Amino acid sequence: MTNGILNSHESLETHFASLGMNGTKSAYVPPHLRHAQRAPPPSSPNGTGWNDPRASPRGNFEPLHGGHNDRSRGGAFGNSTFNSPRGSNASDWAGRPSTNGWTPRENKGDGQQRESAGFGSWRNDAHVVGARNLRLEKELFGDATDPSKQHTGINFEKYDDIPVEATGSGVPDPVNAFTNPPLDPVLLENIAYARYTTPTPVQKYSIPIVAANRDLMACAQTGSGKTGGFLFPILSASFASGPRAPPAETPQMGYSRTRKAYPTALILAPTRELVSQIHDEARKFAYRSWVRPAVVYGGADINQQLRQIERGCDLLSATPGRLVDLIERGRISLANIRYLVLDEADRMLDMGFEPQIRRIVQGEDMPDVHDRQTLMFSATFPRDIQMLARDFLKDYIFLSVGRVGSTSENITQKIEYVEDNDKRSVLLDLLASEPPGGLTLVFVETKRMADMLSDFLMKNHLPATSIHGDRSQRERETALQTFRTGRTPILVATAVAARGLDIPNVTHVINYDLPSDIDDYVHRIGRTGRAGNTGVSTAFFNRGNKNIVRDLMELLREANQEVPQWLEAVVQETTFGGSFRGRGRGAGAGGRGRGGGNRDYRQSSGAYGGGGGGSSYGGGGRGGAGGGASYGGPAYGGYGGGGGGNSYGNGGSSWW
DNA sequence: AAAAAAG
Repeated sequence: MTNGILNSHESLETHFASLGMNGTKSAYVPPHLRHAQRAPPPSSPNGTGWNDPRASPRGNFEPLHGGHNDRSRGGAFGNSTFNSPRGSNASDWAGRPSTNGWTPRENKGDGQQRESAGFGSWRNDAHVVGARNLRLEKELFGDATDPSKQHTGINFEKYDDIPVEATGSGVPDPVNAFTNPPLDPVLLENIAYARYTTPTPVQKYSIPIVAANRDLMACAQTGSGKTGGFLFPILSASFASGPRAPPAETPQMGYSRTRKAYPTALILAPTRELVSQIHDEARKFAYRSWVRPAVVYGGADINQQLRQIERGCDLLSATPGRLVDLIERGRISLANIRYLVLDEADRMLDMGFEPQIRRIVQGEDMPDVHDRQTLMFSATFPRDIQMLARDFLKDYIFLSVGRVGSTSENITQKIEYVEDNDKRSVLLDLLASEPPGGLTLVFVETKRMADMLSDFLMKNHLPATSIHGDRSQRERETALQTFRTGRTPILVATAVAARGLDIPNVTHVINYDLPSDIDDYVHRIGRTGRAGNTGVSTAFFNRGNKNIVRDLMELLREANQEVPQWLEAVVQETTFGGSFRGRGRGAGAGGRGRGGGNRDYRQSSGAYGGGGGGSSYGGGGRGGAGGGASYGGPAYGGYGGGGGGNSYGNGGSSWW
């Protein structure tokens, strides 16, 4: 394999790819893997060559996906890595002839120390912290003025007012700051580089809980720092304890030409973009440590991912399908897993994903629930999914920040009555009155609608793009990137963008189509109002959305939002079989048990069955029915808003 | 009924 030629060819293709000029044939190389492979210097000291990214010339193009491209894997070379040997016997399992590129990497002489700066190792039972690498630092953390890496907003301190409840046996006390005990000093430095100053509530609790080797089910509002909530304690413990030698099982020296990766932490999430985002965070906080983060997901070149894994795979972020693929190919083993994280856990355990998760967690070689720590995070956690989650947890602590499934009060929620036929023009009005500088995320229900609507907006000379599951991965990531950078400040999206994505400066979320599940609504609007920033959401509501109206109403009240009077009328009619035709959902129906009941189900007086919580609403409005007429009116002007009377206590449920 | 996730 003559690297020079191949690699220059590859980089050229990658170049075109990034410019969107490529033919249809080449496999898509995700931004964080571009540059990972470059021609080595002619005199490659270890002779491995092909996977040696040193001297990767930063190239002559500015990658389209600026914040994402990952040259780190590159630097990983020439330094110790890949489950670095714990003792002298390490080469028994780590050693491979240098010709195949699998030599356990050691710190090399002065010459290469520079290129490998930014990456640490584990040698002789000690953490060898890598030297600083200013170029990499800038890539990972941006500089203080970079708005695309901005974080905490003006309301950040208000998080302290949000009620937190931790239930379960032996809950450790929360920490109140990022400090050395309990966090590893290297992690503290990285947290400082990222300019995080104070832990969010979920982090204050999750850090000691994970440090106490406990399982965790954490529910925290969107934008309240859940990713740090699991990355901080996992990385901190990993830094201190060092890698773990893989099981002796594999005599794979002879025939199995390839090597298996044995990650010690596995993070699963429901969309590719979210997994990619988590990986980017992991790279920040693993900086200068021995831990090599890796990421795998579908739609991208698998060979590229394989090579990346071979360079180090200690903390793996993955979507389920691609992970299973790699397990089947014998390239990844879960036998070494110490930490299993399900992000957006309720989604990961719902009907669509649950079989895959079950297979990964119970059907492969992952350690038993007692021999690993399992952490689940989401902003929503329906009771039935909590029940299901028990299969994967042991004696866990349930942590809730704010009311489970509720929304941040940093988000101002508006509901407009808009008939389907009027949606387009109302949207244009809305977009026209948008203050400049912000990003607007428009959610629709179907992929087809996403295409149609973004075409419509572009024809109207609005800078829009779209993201959904029928677009190629390249298109998806390009759309996200041009949205992030403000080049296309309008993004039309399906549910693929509903969860987890942290896009600074999204000032407005529009539910052009409302979802039928209130939890989906919660996640969607949670793309704004993050980390103490404020945001606005607008939903287009009409008679097609009656299935969500009760839950929506309840949610608005919980979040102290204004409830339009016409909406209350709709609730009345759906509840009592009025003219808002269609079957109303009976009180407490669906077994979803939202409302007051959606906390740690173990606390709710044993009532497994009935939709417990349903009680809290209903009471509110009977008297206030008032002008039920208005909502039927054309367009959205008619409902004469206000209706301010939303003072029904409700909020008073004891644990809020 | 739709979306997501392997190809």
